[in-house]
Amino acid sequence: MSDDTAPPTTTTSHSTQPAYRYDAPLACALEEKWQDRWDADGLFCTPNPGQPGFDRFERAGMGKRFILDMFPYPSGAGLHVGHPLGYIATDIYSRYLRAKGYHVLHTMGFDAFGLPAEQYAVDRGVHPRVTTEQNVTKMQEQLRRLGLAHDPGRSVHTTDPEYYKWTQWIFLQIYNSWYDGTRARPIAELVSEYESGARPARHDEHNPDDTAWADLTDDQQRAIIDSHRLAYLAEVPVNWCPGLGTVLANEEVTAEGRSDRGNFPVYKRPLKQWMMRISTYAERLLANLERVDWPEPIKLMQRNWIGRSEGAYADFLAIEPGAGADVADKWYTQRRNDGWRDGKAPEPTAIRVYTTRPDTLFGATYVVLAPEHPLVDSLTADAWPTDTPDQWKGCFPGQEKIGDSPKEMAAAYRRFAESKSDVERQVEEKTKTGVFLGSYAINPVNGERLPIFIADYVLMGYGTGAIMCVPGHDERDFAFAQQFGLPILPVVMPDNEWIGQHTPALGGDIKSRRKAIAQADGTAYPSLVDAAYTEIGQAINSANDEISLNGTPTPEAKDAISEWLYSVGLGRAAVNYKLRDWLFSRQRYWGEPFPIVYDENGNPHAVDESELPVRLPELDDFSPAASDDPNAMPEPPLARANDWVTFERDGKTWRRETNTMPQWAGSCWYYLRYLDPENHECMVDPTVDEYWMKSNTNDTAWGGVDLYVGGAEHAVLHLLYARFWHKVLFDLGRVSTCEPFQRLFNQGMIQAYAYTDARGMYVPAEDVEERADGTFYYNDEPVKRLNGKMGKSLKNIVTPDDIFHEYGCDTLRLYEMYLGPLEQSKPWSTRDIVGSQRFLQRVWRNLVDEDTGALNVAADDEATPADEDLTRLLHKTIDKVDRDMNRLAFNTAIAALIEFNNALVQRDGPVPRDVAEPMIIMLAPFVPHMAEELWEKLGHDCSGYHSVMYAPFPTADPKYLVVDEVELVVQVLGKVRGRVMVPPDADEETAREAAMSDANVQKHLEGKTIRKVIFVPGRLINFVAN
RNA sequence: GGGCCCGUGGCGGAAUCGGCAGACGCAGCGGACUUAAAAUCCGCUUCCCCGUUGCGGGGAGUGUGGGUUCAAAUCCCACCGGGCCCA
Repeated sequence: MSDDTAPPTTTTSHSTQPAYRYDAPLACALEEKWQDRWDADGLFCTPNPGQPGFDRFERAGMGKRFILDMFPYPSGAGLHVGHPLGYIATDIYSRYLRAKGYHVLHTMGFDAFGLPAEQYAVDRGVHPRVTTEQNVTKMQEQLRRLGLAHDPGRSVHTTDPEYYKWTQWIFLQIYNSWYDGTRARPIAELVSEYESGARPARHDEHNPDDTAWADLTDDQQRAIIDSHRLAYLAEVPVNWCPGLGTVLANEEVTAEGRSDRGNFPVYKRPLKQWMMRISTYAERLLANLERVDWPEPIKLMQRNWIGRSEGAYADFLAIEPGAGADVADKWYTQRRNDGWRDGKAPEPTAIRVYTTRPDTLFGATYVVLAPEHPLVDSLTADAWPTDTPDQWKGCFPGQEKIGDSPKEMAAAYRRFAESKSDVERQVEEKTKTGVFLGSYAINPVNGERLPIFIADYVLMGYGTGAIMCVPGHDERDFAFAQQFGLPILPVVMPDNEWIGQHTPALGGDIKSRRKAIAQADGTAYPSLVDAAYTEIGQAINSANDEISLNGTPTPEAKDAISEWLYSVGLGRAAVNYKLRDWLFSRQRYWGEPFPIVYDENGNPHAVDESELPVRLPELDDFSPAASDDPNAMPEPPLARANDWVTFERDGKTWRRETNTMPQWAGSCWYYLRYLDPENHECMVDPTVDEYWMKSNTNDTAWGGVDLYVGGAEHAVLHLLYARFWHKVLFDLGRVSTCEPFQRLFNQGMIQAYAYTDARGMYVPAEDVEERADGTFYYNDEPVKRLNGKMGKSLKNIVTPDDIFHEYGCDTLRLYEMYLGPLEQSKPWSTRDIVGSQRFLQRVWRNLVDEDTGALNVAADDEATPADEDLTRLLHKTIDKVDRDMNRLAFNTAIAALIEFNNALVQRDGPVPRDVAEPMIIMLAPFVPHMAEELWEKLGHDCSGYHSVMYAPFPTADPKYLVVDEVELVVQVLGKVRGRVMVPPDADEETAREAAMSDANVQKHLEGKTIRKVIFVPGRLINFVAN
């Protein structure tokens, strides 16, 4: 292609149109020209420290910036115009930073493992690798056509064995680590601590007899070590989805107890699964949020997800059926002597509960275990005590008869609870369900005998799987107690307003009601109130022989009772987190295989690093074993790859792990591989990691990606998992920063208008016409306009390909940024794009003769010199654009450029070069192709680093920013009554005189006395007069 | 049910620190150019009222109702509507 853009050859209907008008054919022609040239020149390649060309970028001395987009998942449907919003924004910002002299890393890879790719492949009977590659190729083409300045050499695909080799390697790092209370360390250090005796093997639930390390069997030692690993196998109740043939993470299950993807039913099922001990990092994940520059709502969501709470553990002694009468006294005495069993599970007969309200312990009237709780079997009596009310014997849908035996009903209840998801179980239901086990537990603070129930509103995975129930002060406990006719005892005095609203049965004034509440016992209180009082207050009815909380405010009462519990060995203050360990296995084909093999005894072993990657085997039938049968057992597809699964070595038979990793695995660390994608020796070279990740401004471990742009839908999962992996890698010395993403920005969604007809059906949005009166019609039928997501079901998709063809990609880039603030959701409107195109046409026409294609810019000495006003406006624009770019306010930066260009339109004659050049450089981040073309027309050699992309961004000269006069707003009593021109630094006296000289101001001040004058220098003067 | 965010012309939005509400764009209206149209260029465009038809003046107005302040789109309280997250 020649350097001069050929006039568009396409004949359009407008035959009189000038040959060099900036229309779609011309824009497309020069966009393709420059995309090819940039590729050929390797313009977007970003050298690492030590690589050829690196020094060139360091010359400016501005340092580096790492600008990152969230990892895209290439779907079969291709992109619509909403998808590239964030990519365009990061591209504009990256190009701007380059022009400012920074060395910028900006690239794009693909997250291609996972359920959608697999299901797409299953639906069409094609291997997921084939469909994945097609999708990636298509997406790459669409992205290239946007002119994004991505370093092509740094692109990674999660499905590439050279990539997932390192995903597996990171898994091994995590598997071979343990958390010592403050940080992750190699597991070998734990082994040597045990061997040397530096760490006693006692106080471990896998060593109940407190045997010395050396005397433990190999299997016992292994069990203890494995129980400390950050990646571990555990039998856990999981969300089993037979319809998809896989287990799902809690996050992948909807509130209706169905799969997020596919909407199949999900069942609870205990299964041996790989887990990640993310819960040990809860405190650090929480605390370090203070140090990152993220949107506050996202931080809040992470805080809520981590769910830190302060409370206490307390042990309730369970009286097993047939236990002697003195068992409680003995237990008390022993606990007093032994003290709290720190770091060790309670005796098999003790129920440990966690509560955030230990101050209400005296109000506990029953205890509830999760149906899966390990003590349920031993605590289930053969027969109910004689006085057991009928409703205690089983209150749940599906029980056929009341009360044969606790054992029978408990088993039936467990089956019922299994059929519900965690989410369903937590949904507030009108009718509480549960079964009394026929046994009792001793309240540690007062020795009361409390009945033990199982109920599904208690979850095994949260806290300890058992709760003490204080129906007077917890809503769910209150509802349960009412349902089952259990006593309710007030132990916190409600405030007066609450008493006024919730004690309808009590007559009289507040004072007498308070008295009635204070005197009520567990049997009388339920009839006095209609709700639980869950706020704080002063404790009542809370005393034993040793401690009284009565009259103590809740916070102090919590501390006091926790201390007392600890002093008698029955409990202690504790911090708990909602964050649970991360279920890391999936029964799927299209994912990373685990680098784990099992020996003949079924013990897991790490694959040696030298044998990585463990390649995904080829399979003919890769579909999951989906089934409608809820009792079908999970069978991963990889189990069918017989040749791959089992192998012989050293005369022994080994079996490979047949689960695969979840989709989050590959996206947890891709940004690290961008740094050093070709490195075969390590995940990322430490020098390279330090260069790109460490903060320029200090030398601490703070830093991370300088800007991370993506949707808010990843607020918790991806961002939490990635932070967790990064912290483990940091602890192990593999990366230099403790947080991965320093600044996070959530772009809004591009929505689109959708239209429904009279029946409420969606009609194709592109065929809807708007009539003059603002109503909308489809096939002459009136339709209703709605605002929704862009998607197939709403029939309102607009693809970038269509827009390229109609306007070119520079117009699309500009329009998407001009639409509104980046962080806000805003509706796409194809009708409005023409405004962005007209702007570019005017820019072009200002600088290029539309008929000849000749430059209409003159050298400074030949042209009418830029007059004072134009120069001032230019520098004002530079200042505005520069500030807006830094805060990603592209919409207002563009508005400033439009205003500046409009000023040029009104000028006659050629544009002075010293005005044209800064304007083109400012436009270049937004419309790189047009800017490069104009740059070339101005006589610049645009090859390689001479590209306009590297032309230094103009700086605003302060001398043009100061003005001789400013308009001062004059107010009388806060209303604008005039405007006067004053010097910008005018003092109050000067301003006052000027203001008083205005006729209209005088009129409004007439006959009034000025009481006060408010003067804001350079802006406003306000006379307060009456 | 709880938490968070957002409500500004016909439409998308601007107002960056409490100080001129409506930048910029779309749509609309008028004019110039043209045989005509398109394109382009110029002008108008929150609503209401008064005098005039060059323009000047007044009032109301940023979801609703209160409050703080010399001054509120902006801060506080309550409510209504929309969105997101958690349940």
